[in-house]
Amino acid sequence: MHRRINVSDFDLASTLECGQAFRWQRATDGWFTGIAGGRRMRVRQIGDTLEGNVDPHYFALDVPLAKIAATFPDDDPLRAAVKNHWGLRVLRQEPWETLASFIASSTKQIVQIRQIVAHLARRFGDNDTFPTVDAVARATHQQLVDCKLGFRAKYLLAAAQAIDRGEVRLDRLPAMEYERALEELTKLQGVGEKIAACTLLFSCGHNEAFPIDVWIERSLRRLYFPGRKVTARQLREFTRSHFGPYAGWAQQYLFFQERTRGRQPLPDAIAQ
DNA sequence: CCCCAGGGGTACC
DNA sequence: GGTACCCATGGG
Repeated sequence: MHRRINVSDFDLASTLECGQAFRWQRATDGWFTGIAGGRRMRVRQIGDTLEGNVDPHYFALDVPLAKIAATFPDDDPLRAAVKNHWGLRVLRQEPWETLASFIASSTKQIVQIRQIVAHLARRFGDNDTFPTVDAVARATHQQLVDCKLGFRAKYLLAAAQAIDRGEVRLDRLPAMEYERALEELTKLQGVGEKIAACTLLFSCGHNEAFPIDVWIERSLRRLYFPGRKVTARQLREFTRSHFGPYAGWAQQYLFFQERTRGRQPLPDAIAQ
């Protein structure tokens, strides 16, 4: 259903290009097309107007971004990142799609992750939607390898089968305590703390999750501990105590800031 | 804590 | 048309 809605404190391009979702593409005319939650979407933003078949829940338009930002620590690095990418929101994605995509993401760069997910959708999905748990659980290992999953194929297959059998219940993750949910997900082979944190932040409403990958680790060391030796464990402790109840949102701003550092700011929808 | 496998796209020569 | 580089996880 095509519509226009008025939005505030929202930036479509930052939200879709910050690395949290893998199925969106920006056309030269400023429209984004993507497939999420089992359906195709086409969306663009002009000023405070969001146009297209917009799903407000998916884009977390009901979330009061200013109140979230008010919970952030008032430090220079985060203030700069928030200023540069204001309007970036953590999407509400599907847990299975998110978990599977991040299992596929292990030691891959974003371009390759997008390709793997596209292969999976084309081969096992309905009309290029992300394949169901069931569809992946019934795939063969070789079929998944053919989707360029490499050594991750066995992890994705085992995860799909464990979820299909009810051994791991993704639907229970949102209501669990964060630490408990983390334990549950990391039972899966190929799912460590980072991938579990991504899944819990991007699809289960655990806003305190702070995924640490090499980009965010570089960012933290450079911005918060310049010239000091800190272990990975100290960094993890720091993120848990420093960033507050919406640490994951802070992480997205810092992450996107690090990824776009030294580049021209992305052109906004109206400019392109 | 360290070291290593791993694998396809990408940047650079 | 080489070749180094990137990188989460598990296992040693």
